[in-house]
Amino acid sequence: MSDLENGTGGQHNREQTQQNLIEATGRVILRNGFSALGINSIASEAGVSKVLIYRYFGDLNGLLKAYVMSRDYLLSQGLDKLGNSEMPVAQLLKSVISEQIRHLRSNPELQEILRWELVVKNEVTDYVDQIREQQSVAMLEKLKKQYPSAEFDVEVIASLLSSGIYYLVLRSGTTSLFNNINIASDEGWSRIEKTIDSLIDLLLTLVMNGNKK
Amino acid sequence: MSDLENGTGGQHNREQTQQNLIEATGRVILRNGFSALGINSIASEAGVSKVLIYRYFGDLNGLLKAYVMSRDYLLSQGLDKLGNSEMPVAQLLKSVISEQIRHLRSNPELQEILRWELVVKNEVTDYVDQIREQQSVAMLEKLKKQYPSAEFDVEVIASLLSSGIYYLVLRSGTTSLFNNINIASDEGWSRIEKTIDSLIDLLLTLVMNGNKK
DNA sequence: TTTTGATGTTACCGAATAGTTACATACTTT
DNA sequence: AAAGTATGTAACTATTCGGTAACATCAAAA
Repeated sequence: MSDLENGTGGQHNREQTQQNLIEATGRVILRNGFSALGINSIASEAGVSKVLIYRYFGDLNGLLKAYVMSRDYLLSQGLDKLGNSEMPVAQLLKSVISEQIRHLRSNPELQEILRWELVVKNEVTDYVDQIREQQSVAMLEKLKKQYPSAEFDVEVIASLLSSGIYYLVLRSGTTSLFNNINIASDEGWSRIEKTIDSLIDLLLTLVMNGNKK
Repeated sequence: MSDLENGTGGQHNREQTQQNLIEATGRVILRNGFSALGINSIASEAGVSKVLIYRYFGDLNGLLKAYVMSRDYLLSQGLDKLGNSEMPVAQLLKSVISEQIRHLRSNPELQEILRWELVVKNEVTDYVDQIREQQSVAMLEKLKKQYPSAEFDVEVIASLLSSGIYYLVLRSGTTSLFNNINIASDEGWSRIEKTIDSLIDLLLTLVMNGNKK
């Protein structure tokens, strides 16, 4: 009665059905975004009765909660690296940024979640919010402790960079040109990365000099 | 038969009804965003039959097109300033950025349009796209000509700044904290502005030195 | 005055929505 | 084997959606 001792496989398997619904949710989101998301579309995508959504998840929000929690999209992007690594700071920061770009660009479902967060506020988006806020703030704290700067507002600079990346990636879903930059191609993004790298170098040397004085 | 020689005022006035529908569209967008936008909601908001939307605008897209074209939200934000002004460049760029922030933050309808552009691609969003792309590219061209930099990719830096501002403003609609920055308050935004200002100063001095050498 | 065309509303259609009730099937326990 | 329980589906309600057809009202032209 407890967990996995059900051997039928096909039907009459609650866990499997739940998983099926969660993954169907992902597919519908991937196909149409959150706007066209609904009980009916998910149930039909899963090939299952929508009653089961209500029975197992309470309502659509419950299912979305389970869906979001089943994905670890925005977890541990180089958080552990920082502070434990042997790399020089500049290189470390660059790799964190580069990884963030790669991660976001290669995860369309995450992109849809971010779009959703821009439009809707509810308990599910609040949950996602909270996780990312925790993680990025923790990372920034480490950075600030190791490389304090009196002249530059590290939090704001990091936020502007992250936000810029966010927006450009999300925007690349509906257009390919932003200020003549091809945000839909790898070339465009390596151009962006390169520029961010030089910015990091520049700022970092300033911080170093400022600290030495 | 031509234009405005209709004196009844109340009913049976096509132009007035059209304007009524366009402004009702704005109110519905302001209230619920583009997701909840529909023929029925707009017609009911305007207090008018939805048949008139089809008759006068063809379909919802036609009405949205008329709505978007009736707003000049993203026009002439300091485009003319650049190149004609007597201000020093640094100050000029700062004022352009500052104006962009103020403009976007104080126009919730524009924010909704930007959210819409992130989610939907159609002829209307393409139209908005095209306008902004034209304007910002023209502005960047002027800037590049007057202050060419071999070491920095001006377009990318400007795009990252704009995009960052975009994202943070849009994000402030559903949350108030981003990396511990209060993006819902004037204080948070003056903090952001101040940081951008120092960035501009820094980059500009580098460009100057690079050019003198 | 009568006719014509534009402006407007009401009422309807089929499809899709969220949510519920009633019933069927299959497995577990007694 | 029988009873009970968990898993599943089909069918139904009520509402809302976009879209259309039929009808009413008003103003200007013949």
